[in-house]
Amino acid sequence: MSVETRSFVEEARREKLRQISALGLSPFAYGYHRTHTAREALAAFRPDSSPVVRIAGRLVSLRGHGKTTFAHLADASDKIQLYFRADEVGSAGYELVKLLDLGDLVGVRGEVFQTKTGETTVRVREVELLTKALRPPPIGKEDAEGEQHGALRDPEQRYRRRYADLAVHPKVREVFALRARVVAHIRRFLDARGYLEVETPVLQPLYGGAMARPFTTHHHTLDATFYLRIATELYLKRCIVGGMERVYEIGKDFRNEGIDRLHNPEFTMLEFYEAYADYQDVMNLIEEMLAGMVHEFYGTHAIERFGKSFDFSPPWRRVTWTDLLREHAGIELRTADDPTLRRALERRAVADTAAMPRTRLIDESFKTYVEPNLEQPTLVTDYPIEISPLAKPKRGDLTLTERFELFVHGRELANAFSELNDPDDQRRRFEAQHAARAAGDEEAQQLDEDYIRALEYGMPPTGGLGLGIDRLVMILAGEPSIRDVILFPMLRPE
RNA sequence: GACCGGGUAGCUCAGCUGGUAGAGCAACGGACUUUUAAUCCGUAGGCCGCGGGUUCGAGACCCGCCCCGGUCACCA
Repeated sequence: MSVETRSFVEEARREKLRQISALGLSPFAYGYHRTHTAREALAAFRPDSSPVVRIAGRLVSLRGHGKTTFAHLADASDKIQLYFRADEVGSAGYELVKLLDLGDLVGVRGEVFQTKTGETTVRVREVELLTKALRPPPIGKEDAEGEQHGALRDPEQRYRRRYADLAVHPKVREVFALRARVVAHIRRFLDARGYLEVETPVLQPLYGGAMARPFTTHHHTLDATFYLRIATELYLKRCIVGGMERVYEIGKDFRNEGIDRLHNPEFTMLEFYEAYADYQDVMNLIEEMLAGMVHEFYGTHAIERFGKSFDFSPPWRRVTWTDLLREHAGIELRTADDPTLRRALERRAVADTAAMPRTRLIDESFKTYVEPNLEQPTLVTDYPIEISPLAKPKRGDLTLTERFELFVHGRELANAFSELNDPDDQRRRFEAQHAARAAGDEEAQQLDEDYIRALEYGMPPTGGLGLGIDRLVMILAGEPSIRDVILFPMLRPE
């Protein structure tokens, strides 16, 4: 908002800013030495003593009563009531109190006591303005039931002004604290098993490791086109070739696709690779990792989310892709021809099937008929080879691959396989992708000669997995939209 | 990209069949030394998303556009 359109509310705050400056006080302090957080101050109360605390935070409520004022101060830990008396903070101090607004950041010193209604409160002896808030926080009033009235609710404003959303909604901050715990847990889990965390390029001359359209950019000095990575896969496997036997990366991938409540163009992916492991080993590992996480966080394997119960107790259901397609769609992959698949898709109102190559028909059939049914943690195994260009053929059935995906709540959370390490086979798979690309599949993978060269040096048998962190957090947090687990989701520029 | 819903005061929202733009909270002034959605009295605050049209008259109706949300499509 420009200066010209500054609202009267903001003008009032700027006027107070001038008055505070006129009192010789700085409206923007350099620091404050706290002795307690709000939570610690609340816990410090004793009926028989009045511990003195210094706390700092944002004013989230303000009730003036003439020569007394009540307020609530919120910091990252909690919120606590403040009680100002003109005769206790001094006339100069109370002048300042009268110029405080909702949203201002203050530091106070005082003793912890309880009011006659029993609320633990800081009886303020000294107050300092730490930062004047020149805009009103979009804060609501909380009634006795904890219900917010008038709080910022417009989703667009919540995402665009996440700082304001976070400032007034502790529950939003909790989601991101959970997200941090998820990532920390993953690191601990993998580190403890001898995995090495690595960082691979975000800017890549070729993109690969997944099916997606990339973001394209340009490096001036090299005068070369680069792509923002769509996956870390091919670089992590180069690390495996180089003898780093267990590696992982947690980082952003970028896919130039639509935005909806399950997709953000940049999102966070965990990928890990382990030499001498196959996809069965990886299944066991991811099961242990996530079941352990859920149990550590919630003390149980079964959690209630979205009005349903999700049970992460191992072992999870393991079922083959073809069995599921037969079970839910009545389709026998081996014998179903393309027209059969098209008819099946059209029955579910899937459009443009005429333009779909067989790989897409296969993929679509599964997505349409099977995926929505996979509520409980399910490991879907043995994907058709046509849609799995980086996975090893399945032992005993070369039409399938040793690949699995983890589904929870009807959504894919992870994708993993026994990694294809035969360079000649890999070249043929890339060439098939290349043909699909020529036939108009914009998401087909590019042929990466250097990756094949790496495989020619010899990649040990390897199991690897990719896990969508955002989607995992959505399930754990019970959030229906990916935007609610990403601090600053992509929006159209203002 | 398609369809549906939405955009009105700082925030949350109402606004009928087209007839002077509203409420609560927040703000400003006043009263109030244990309040807690504080209370009481008073005041101010609007490009009704943008542009065009219909009409004596449009926040409302029509057309176009912008933005957001939801659903679907693509994708993870």
